[in-house]
Amino acid sequence: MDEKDVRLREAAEKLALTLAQGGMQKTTARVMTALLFSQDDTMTASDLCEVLQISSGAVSGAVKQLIPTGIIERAPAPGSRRDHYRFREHAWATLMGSQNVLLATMGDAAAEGIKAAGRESTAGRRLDEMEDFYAFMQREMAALIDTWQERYDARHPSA
Amino acid sequence: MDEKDVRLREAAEKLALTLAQGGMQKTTARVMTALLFSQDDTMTASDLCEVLQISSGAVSGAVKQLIPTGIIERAPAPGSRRDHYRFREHAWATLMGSQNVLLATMGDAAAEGIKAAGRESTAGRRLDEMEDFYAFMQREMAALIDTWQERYDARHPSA
DNA sequence: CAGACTGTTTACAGATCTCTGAACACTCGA
DNA sequence: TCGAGTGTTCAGAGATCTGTAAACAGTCTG
Repeated sequence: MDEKDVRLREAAEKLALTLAQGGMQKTTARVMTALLFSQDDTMTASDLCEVLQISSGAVSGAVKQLIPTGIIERAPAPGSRRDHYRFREHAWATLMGSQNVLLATMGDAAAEGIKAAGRESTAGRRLDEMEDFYAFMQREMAALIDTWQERYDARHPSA
Repeated sequence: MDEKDVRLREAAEKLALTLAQGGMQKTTARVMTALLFSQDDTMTASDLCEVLQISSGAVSGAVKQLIPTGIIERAPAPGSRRDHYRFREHAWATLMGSQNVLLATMGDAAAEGIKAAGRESTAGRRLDEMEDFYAFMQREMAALIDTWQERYDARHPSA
């Protein structure tokens, strides 16, 4: 039983490292993967301090970043005075969905450039393709996530 | 004519700033958007130095990061001893496609965890959803990019 | 209301990153 | 083969980021 936990922790740290490489804050990533790979349904701040060997301030900061993104949430814990955090149901879909604002930003930037240069110029042609691509992606990505959600719900009847 | 260029440069810097916020290297982002919003087809390293007010070393570093991702490329420039850089055709599709390795990494991490914990546990159930999601996304995303490429080519006959 | 228990904020220290400037390497033409 | 013109690398300075420890604030219990 303990053996399994060690392997889970290793997998968690490994993923955290990868995500950190990709621009995510290191501690934020570690907190996220700790909750993701935890065998407990929820963890308290002090649990996270202990497992990750970091201060409470660091946990507070990481949580503050993670909650607005919809990856984790505070879980109601009647009878306990400590905050309990848990990985959110369908967090991945939420996370991927939030990419849409980035896609929109890219599209807007392209539009801005086109407004300045027109479509019939060197920059204009480049930006035209860019605008088209991101508009398409924004539309289709949202649809894709919905599709997955539906299929998943159909396969896993929650009622 | 000069007025337009100023607005283009502003748009470029604005997007670079946004991308930098999102984890991208600041200088790398600036080089990328400079090429993207440029009215010239290609730019030399010294062009980039001048426009962005950075050293040649910084340009070299940024280019070194940008080329492997497929966003920019060295352009053949007969008769010139300087390297000419240009934004790649269909760079966006390439860039989005490279997200697939990230999606695969996420799927692998989930599988790793499942191997350690089994599917019938608290962590196992979370990881099962994660694995399913990323497998789905990896598959469909690739298809999506192909679809766009086909449609775009159909609309813009290159021959 | 006092006191214990948590979570949050903040100044500071340590680490990390990134750019610059200069040395170095390479290529081409005379 | 030399020299000019470019690109690349690297040590070091400067800036940025991040975690800690401690002070602070809020909340529940007795």
